[in-house]
Amino acid sequence: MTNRKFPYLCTRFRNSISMDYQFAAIEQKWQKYWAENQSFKAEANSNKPKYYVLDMFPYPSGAGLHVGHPLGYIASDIFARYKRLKGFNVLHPMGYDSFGLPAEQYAIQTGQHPAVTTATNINTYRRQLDQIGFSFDWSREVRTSDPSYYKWTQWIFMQLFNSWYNLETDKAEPISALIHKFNEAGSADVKAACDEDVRTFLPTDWATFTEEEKQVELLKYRLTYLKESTVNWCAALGTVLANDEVIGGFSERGGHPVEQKKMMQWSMRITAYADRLLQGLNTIDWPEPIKEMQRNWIGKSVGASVKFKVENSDKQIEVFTTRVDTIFGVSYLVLAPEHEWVAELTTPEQKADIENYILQTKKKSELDRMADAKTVSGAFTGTYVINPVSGERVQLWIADYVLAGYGTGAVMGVPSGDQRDWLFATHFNLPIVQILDAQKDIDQQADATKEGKYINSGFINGMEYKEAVAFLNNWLEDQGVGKAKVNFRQRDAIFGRQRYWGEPIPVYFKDGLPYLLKEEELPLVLPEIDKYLPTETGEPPLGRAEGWKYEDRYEYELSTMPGWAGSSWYWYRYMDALNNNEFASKEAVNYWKDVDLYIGGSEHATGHLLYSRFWNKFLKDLGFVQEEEPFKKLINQGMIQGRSNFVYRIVDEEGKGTNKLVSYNLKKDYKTIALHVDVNIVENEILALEAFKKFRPEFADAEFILENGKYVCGVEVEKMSKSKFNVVNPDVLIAQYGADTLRMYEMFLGPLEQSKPWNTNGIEGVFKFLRKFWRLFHNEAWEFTVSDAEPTKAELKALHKIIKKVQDDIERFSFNTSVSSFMIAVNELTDLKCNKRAILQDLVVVLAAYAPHICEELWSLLGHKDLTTAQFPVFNPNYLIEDEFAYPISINGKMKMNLNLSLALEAKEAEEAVLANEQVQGFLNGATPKKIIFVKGKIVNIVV
RNA sequence: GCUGAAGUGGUGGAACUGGUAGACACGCAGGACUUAAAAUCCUGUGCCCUCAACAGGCGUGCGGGUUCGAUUCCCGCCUUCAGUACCA
Repeated sequence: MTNRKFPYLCTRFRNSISMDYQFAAIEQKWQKYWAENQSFKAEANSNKPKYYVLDMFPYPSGAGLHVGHPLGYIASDIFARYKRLKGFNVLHPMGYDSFGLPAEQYAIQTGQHPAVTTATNINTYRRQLDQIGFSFDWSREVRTSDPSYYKWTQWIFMQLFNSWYNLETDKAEPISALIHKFNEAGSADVKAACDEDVRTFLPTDWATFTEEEKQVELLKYRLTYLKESTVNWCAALGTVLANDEVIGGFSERGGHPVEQKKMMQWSMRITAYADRLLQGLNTIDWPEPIKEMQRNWIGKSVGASVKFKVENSDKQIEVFTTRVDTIFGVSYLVLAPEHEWVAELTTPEQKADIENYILQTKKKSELDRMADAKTVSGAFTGTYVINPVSGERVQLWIADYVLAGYGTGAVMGVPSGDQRDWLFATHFNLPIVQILDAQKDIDQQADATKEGKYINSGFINGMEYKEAVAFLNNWLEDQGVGKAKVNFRQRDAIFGRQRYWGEPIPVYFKDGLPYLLKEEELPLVLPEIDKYLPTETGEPPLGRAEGWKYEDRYEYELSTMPGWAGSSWYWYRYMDALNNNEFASKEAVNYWKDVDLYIGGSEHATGHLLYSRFWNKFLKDLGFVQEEEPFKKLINQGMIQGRSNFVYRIVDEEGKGTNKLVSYNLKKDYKTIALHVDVNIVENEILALEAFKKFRPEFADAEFILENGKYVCGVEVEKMSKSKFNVVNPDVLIAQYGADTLRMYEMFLGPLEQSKPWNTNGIEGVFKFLRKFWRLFHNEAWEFTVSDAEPTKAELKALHKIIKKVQDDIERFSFNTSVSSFMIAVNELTDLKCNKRAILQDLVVVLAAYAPHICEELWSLLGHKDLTTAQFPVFNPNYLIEDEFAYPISINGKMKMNLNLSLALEAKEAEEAVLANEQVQGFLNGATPKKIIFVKGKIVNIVV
């Protein structure tokens, strides 16, 4: 009936219509309405329970959003809208992580100020986000590059600078408390997370220290500190990088080589919080993989440090071991080739060998070194060291399997208990000593067992593992040659970046020492510079800022903060985004407390998510916030990969491309090369030939070898990128199908947490569903018509089934299954020809979180106002109660037939009824049932 | 190597606590409507055997096990993806 009347449906752009589901007009209308009425503004104070739904805010890149970006936002938006309908006061904000490298790189190339680029990109993002119909409270928008925001990032930096970590109270305290301790009792009583080289002094000494000496000493305790340290230097980017920004020896951004370099740098003493960061993981509802990644990153290992005296020298080499009990089995010691004592401890005879080995090591890139893990290599220094427990002298080697950056850069070699040591000892003919009677076949391989009793182990002979460890730790400490120790893999986080487009560090230098600005002088605004490059003398870009001096005299810190600074506290700013006097008011923080649900990608596991937990714990220690952990529940949405399409160009004898293209399944008969083709001109792998000729003008006259009259393209899953022509833009899909369809389709694609390639095939199904839903409310002439008649049992059942299903699905983040259920419900109601207000009204509310625009429109057509303030319908289980059930009857576990039985029947009556059935007897074919299993409301199984 | 996740039709996926495997959708095939195409609607669609129906057999990566009954639990193996890596 609609066919002839609506020829517009021929085109793929279906929105120029008169009466059918006009998604474009509807969506614009309600987006405007929501914006004008501030429909999603969270209440500052409310009797309702609070619920905070947070998305990881985006870096506004120049490329805009592709179809993969909104996946998590759609899920969180559905959740936020659902919680509002369930009576919560929901905070669902959005903002931009707007400091960062790409805008600065662009500025270097074009001279355009990063602030301009950033503002343009933000506008694009905002336009794209608005089109999708998100229920963000934009009145709380934050931008990390905005001075009114980074003022507070700088303020937090100042709090960190003014704090130290007291290990006795296990929390951060003001630096004034430390100064007080120094005044009262000197350094003796102080147990702090601090630098290794702190001085020991009496209160009387402290009193005699000059101001400069005091500041130098205090810097060793501050939670953010300046120190000469080995850093990851990326020459191509002209900046240092944090460990989590370096992947396999290359920069995360851009993939440039990274080298180790000693530099004066700002660091954050995150290691002070290592244990609390680890413990906190047990209290939060996060995906196990993320927790595991953080645990590995923190890398706690419990063991002991032991000092081995160097023969004929005062030096003692400290090693860290997790198996101090195996110390009597030590047959050599190894230093990392980069260890600072290597040259000094090499004998003249071995000098050539060692130097040659170091040279070889340096030549190998980090990647080679990893790939080469199985080759044993090393060199003998010629020096011997003394085993402190046995007095035995063992050789000192260097080898690249020992890493300078972990532990002390030195290890003890116990070949009988460690496979790596075993390989090393075997290769270089070093002794292998059995130390436990339970060790087996140690001539074949190492045996790391902790079972049995010690042998060949001096004073621990006959002991068992636990006893030996405790005894040795005490013994080592008594002798002053070692102690029990906990080692962490995690290092303090380098905080300075030699870049322009970041937060200025609110510090100036006087006599070479760093001092903080006064609080009222914040924000320290990023000055204008002429060029976004380092100065001729190698200073960071801020060195170019003319006349940029504190009190016109003192040099400011020229590094800026890293990308993670602004994102490490932003969820608090949303609580009170316009506050000029505090980062957020006490009342706001006390009310909103923490994030109830956080949705974002797993790529932030060891970066943002760890730093945020660190700053949060710090702010809690100082009493600025309430909760120990910022994000109660975390969900990682899967990555949307690209799905590329290919055409196959036939090449001639010489390998030159011809003008002929062959369809996918016929290409085996030809010599071809694959070419990427724009996925937007391919539908269900069938190429649109005319569009292709336009897409690639060189093929304007191409000839196609078709199969069944069609050109079939090849498919491959790759990263979504412009160069692969596999980017799908949400704007295009919204123009074609509308935002409600896009939202539901993204959810329909599969489980939220699963990574999957984007495939637009199938979006039609969701679009058809929404039209069918729309049609429930309209008659044949597309006039809005609902009936006030009493709903039937079947209609109520369909409704309450979907109420329950959606409730359950949303609570367990299974959005894909509720989309299916909506389709089922609408199919059922269509079959029932239901247009009853009593049913449809509730259905609109149930669907509202997923497809908010169409639902608002129908809600208003039903005569209501503001769906955002509606209440989620209450599920009534009575409507789902059945008195009959079609029991599946199976014989020996194989389903044979269904039989309708009353649900009132108990086992005995049911069995009788089943056996009395003729069809059942037919299946039994004379056999006598041995046993009948009857599970009420589920199944009947006959065992023969 | 280690850690984690996952393997189900032509495709995306469903089956939540051991109880009818393949919901829902795409695609495909056939049909209705149309001068025709598109769109829309209807029917069918895991595989095998059979002209077909009835019926039957097989089937959730592979091999075993527990159970009346296993996609689901247990043991062993294979594959894929992600993270991490000579961590002492």
